Amino acid sequence: MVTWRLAPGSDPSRPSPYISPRIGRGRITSRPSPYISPRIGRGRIIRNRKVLTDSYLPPHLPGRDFQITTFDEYLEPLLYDEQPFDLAFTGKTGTGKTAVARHVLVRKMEELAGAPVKFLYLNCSQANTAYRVMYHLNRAFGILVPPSGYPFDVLFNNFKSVFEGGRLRVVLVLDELDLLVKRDGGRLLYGLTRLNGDLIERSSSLTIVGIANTPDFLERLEERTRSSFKPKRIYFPPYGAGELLDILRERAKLGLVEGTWSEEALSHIAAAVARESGDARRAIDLLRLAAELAEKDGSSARLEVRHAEAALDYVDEGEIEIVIRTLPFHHRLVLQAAAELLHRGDPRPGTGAVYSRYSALARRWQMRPLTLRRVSGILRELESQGVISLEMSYGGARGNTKVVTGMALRPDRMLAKLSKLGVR
DNA sequence: TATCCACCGGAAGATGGGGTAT
DNA sequence: ATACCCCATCTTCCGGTGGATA
Repeated sequence: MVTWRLAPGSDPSRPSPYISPRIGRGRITSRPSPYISPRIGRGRIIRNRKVLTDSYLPPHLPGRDFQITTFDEYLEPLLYDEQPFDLAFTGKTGTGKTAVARHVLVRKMEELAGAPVKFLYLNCSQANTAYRVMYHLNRAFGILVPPSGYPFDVLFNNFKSVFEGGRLRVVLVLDELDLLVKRDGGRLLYGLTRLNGDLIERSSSLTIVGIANTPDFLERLEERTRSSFKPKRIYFPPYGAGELLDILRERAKLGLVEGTWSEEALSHIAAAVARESGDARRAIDLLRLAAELAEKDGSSARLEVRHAEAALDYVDEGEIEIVIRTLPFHHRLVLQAAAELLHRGDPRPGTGAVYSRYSALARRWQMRPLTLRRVSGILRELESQGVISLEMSYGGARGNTKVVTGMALRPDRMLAKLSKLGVR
């Protein structure tokens, strides 16, 4: 899974514990987004920077015709004032789920203007508890409630009363729903789906469109939720190289100055990303980064293959430093422990080794060390933030454990950053 | 093929810090 | 001041896990 990249000046015969940011699945790795120049667009090559971000909704969504048509058809009952099915979009990050949802909803809103239909979109990475989702739903209907400290039931009943007031069809899109389910276990989902059954008014209804990265999140719901929430599924496969190329072409056409990019550079990015993940967001980030590198390159006024290559290799130390700086204290100590072990030559320190080193560090700070269970969890958190990379080691009679196989910076650089930030 | 190691990771409960209402 | 609420973080408990080894 992890391919090694040699650190500058290191022994080429030995892999160094230095992961390239394009692997992994962490936050840094999946969205490098390093704005090299603080200028806002209008460079020699970049015409419109906004187009080169994943929040931009393009007019066309290459390769997603089937999903768009299917979603459209599933929403058709709204035209006849009937309740649509619940839906679930599944697929990995950057496969166009959110884009398709927004694309279709925008069209439907125009199509159904004036009808008693309301579309709501909520991202559960921000509203990641049942209470916060309800808080936003209340606000969406103009009901002001405190952001915390209030009984959940009150918020829920507020929301319910919205439907009892008269005819109303609501389509609620819950993006990154798996994050909410992970915490809440589907209790909110259960309540929301049951809501329809409780309504006396048959011309009111709530339809839920859940968007999730993990395909098995439905299976992981608790039993009673699974029996009441039975969505139709729409699957989003990873993009292939051809589709990614179509996406990049369109973004280049809209976001770059005409004639300042080579087709080969786009193909290079598309092929690399298709091989690695099929994540369109990653491809778009790389396009922007490559364009920025090309603008900085004095010897050319064009985005060429070498800029695409450079973008693929780019490590943004500043970005990683920001992540490290915002790490809680014990996370830093765990990271320091792992970095020290790697630096001292242990190529694959396990959880046990990291824990004993960490404990010593914590005691040096006159703090009671967290439990092994917690540190095990912290290692996973560091991994998902792209700071370290982990592998499972199946050691037979010597037991199974996670091992740290690398980090976003060379261990000595990591230690230097940590001590600069005051952990020592 | 049974056992064992050194953890893994889910579940549930404790803790403490934030809030609101009376 | 008191009695509720919400919520993130951490601890405790405990049934796995999978290949090496006896």
